[in-house]
Amino acid sequence: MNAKERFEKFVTRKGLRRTLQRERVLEVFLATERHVTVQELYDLVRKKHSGIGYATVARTVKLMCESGVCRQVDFGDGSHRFEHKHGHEHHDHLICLECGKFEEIYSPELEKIQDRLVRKYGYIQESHKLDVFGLCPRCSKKKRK
Amino acid sequence: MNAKERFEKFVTRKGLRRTLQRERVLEVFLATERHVTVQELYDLVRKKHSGIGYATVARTVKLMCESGVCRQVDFGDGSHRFEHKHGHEHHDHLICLECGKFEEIYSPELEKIQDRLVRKYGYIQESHKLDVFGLCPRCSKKKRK
DNA sequence: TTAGATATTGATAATCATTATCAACTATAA
DNA sequence: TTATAGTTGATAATGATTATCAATATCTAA
Ligand SMILES: [Mn+2]
Ligand SMILES: [Mn+2]
Ligand SMILES: [Zn+2]
Ligand SMILES: [Zn+2]
Repeated sequence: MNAKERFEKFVTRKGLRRTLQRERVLEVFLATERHVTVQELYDLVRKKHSGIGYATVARTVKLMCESGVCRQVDFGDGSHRFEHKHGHEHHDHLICLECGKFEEIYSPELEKIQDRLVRKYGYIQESHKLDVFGLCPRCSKKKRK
Repeated sequence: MNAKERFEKFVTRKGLRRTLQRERVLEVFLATERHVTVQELYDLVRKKHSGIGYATVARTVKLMCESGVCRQVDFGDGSHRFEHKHGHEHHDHLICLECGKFEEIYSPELEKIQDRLVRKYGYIQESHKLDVFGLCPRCSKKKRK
């Protein structure tokens, strides 16, 4: 099952309707590898399909998140961004405070310890979000000068 | 050095001025142990000092964060909350998706592995934020029924 | 202690993102 | 095909944050 199928299935299962607008928003979202805001996605959508409204894009982003195709990432600068989730391994983020660049990081060991910790508190983990802020190699070199 | 001294020192060092309003906002913030929004802090402040404006509270919160007295916590529900930082050990959060309750968690082991991971990418860590979402013991029991 | 330079304040307006509204339209099942 | 109910796009409403500005307070240097 690819992301498109997953979304369609979700929409149907929820008793919602498959529309051309939703399909187009999804396609444009899947076609970019950036972490986009709603406004940025709206701008991308408008380049190809000028009739689609902002509200529809925002509503579709919400659906894409619920369906598991998409997830929200916030890097602490106040803007809400969205990235692909379906077909992508879980990962956390390492963000440079100086230039804004980021890395997608992952460590099974880290995840394992997290799980243990959560279980110790009697919680059942649904998801988690780890953002590390600091300086990237390039910016830390610059700073040391 | 306590939180108050730290804040005053920060204000002075920055060439800013010590004012009664800033002192009062800080005092009210330090007197609560909750994770408050700006609006909630404003409401608390107004109970004691009716003349202080919303803008002043918001501006002071920003300064408190810069000074290290306070830090922002976002639990993914869109609201920005603030908690004590000075004199408090670093901790992460474990949030119940059902009832909104949360735990403050900490694991030296987890932190150590995080550090190693960050260094592997050549980054210098400044801070990090880990939020785990799931079900608290009570809510997971309810769900199983 | 005083005076002047400059930061601060509180009220309000502006801004920005998100959400609600609603009439026209359309997907879906019968 | 038709009836039902979800969807759309434009726009208004909302809510949070930030900018503006004249009055006021702080701080420093004389
Ligand atoms: Mn990512
Ligand atoms: Mn906390
Ligand atoms: Zn950098
Ligand atoms: Zn709970």
